[in-house]
Amino acid sequence: MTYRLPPLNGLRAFEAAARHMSFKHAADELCVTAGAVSQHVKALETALGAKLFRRSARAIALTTEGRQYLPSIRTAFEVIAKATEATAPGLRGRKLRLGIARGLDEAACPVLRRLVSRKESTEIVGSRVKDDPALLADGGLDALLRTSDESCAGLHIDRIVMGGGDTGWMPAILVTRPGIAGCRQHRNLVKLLRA
Amino acid sequence: MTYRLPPLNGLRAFEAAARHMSFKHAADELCVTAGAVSQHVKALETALGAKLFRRSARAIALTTEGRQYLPSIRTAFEVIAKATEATAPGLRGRKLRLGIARGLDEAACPVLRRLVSRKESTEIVGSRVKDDPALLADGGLDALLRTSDESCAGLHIDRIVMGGGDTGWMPAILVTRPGIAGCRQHRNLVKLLRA
DNA sequence: GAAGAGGCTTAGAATAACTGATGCATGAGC
DNA sequence: GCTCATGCATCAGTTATTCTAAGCCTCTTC
Repeated sequence: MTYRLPPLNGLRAFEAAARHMSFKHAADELCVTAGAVSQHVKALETALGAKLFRRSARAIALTTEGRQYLPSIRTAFEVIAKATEATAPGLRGRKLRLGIARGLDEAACPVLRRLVSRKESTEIVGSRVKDDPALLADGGLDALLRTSDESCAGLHIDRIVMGGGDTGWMPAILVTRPGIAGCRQHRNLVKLLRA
Repeated sequence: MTYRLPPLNGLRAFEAAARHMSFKHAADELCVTAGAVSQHVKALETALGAKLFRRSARAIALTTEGRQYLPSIRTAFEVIAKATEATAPGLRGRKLRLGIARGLDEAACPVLRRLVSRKESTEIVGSRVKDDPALLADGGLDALLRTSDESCAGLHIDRIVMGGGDTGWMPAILVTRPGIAGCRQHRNLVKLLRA
């Protein structure tokens, strides 16, 4: 038994675009540019030999084929997401422990202050730690926010540009323990930091 | 609603490897090397934070997590494959019309002779044509086997090395109409040619 | 104990993906 | 009815991922 599977990343772009009814918003969710989403969807359409969206200047609409295709794709993703939740340890319900390296200017960034004082989120606990990715390995920490991406082999990395502070934009690196990256709390954390 | 989705191409490698119980056979199915499958599976395991296979020197075995994860992934792929079959035109049951460009030495290659004489497959019809990808655009042909990959913009390309002939190996390019690439008949054709 | 099969690892090469700029079309605001 | 803002498409260039090829190790078979 083999399957005829279209480009899977194109499916992800398609599903997100259909959910938002916008390439731009889908792109935000997927942390890429609208152009990338556009290209993925186009590649998918080419592979299928069918148009999935009707494009007008300021909006997109599903075609008949797109409307017909979408529910199954969504179902498939739900099945995968559910199985992943069940199989991968993730956080098993506990809060995400975020370390904020001493090199970062917490004071300049409201969201960091709120995370440390637990006012930002009920599922993320921030605290100041020394700048050492080894803290992720021995279980004390789930994610570490720092300024450099050195000695992070095997760890998941997100490049963050934090806004909202008085000093304008502050770039940072969020290093995450394998198995945590991608789960709900991690996605929320990234969204909070980028806000 | 957003999903926690692991690397989707890793899932595909995982499913194929579990089905064959072999990285090598999975690699053949996916038209890559075993190393590539190994890397995909490893990346997936890292993302999940769980081992899916137990590796021994001559075989792989599913771990408990892998055994638990597999059925859902398989279900998801079946859903996608079914929806794709239903939505994408594909061949709609007719035979795949393969053109063999005059530049190719049909005589030297048994499989080509058998395809032209309809003895190789009941769902593929081979015939000799002039070497022009435009034949794919105006509907007369589904795929074209030729020696060069020129002027194939927007078309799907497979690099084939045909064996079995008296003259040893013969490299060729299979150019396929969008919407046909990936469907069963196309996969079978590629497999036949590479055999 | 040599040969062979299967999986792992790695560097480097090939490929795919992403970005950022630009252009176009549409609708909103004045 | 201009002008502006928004959103999608496309392109070239860059970046990042993915793949291959080759070597290594272990176990099995003869």
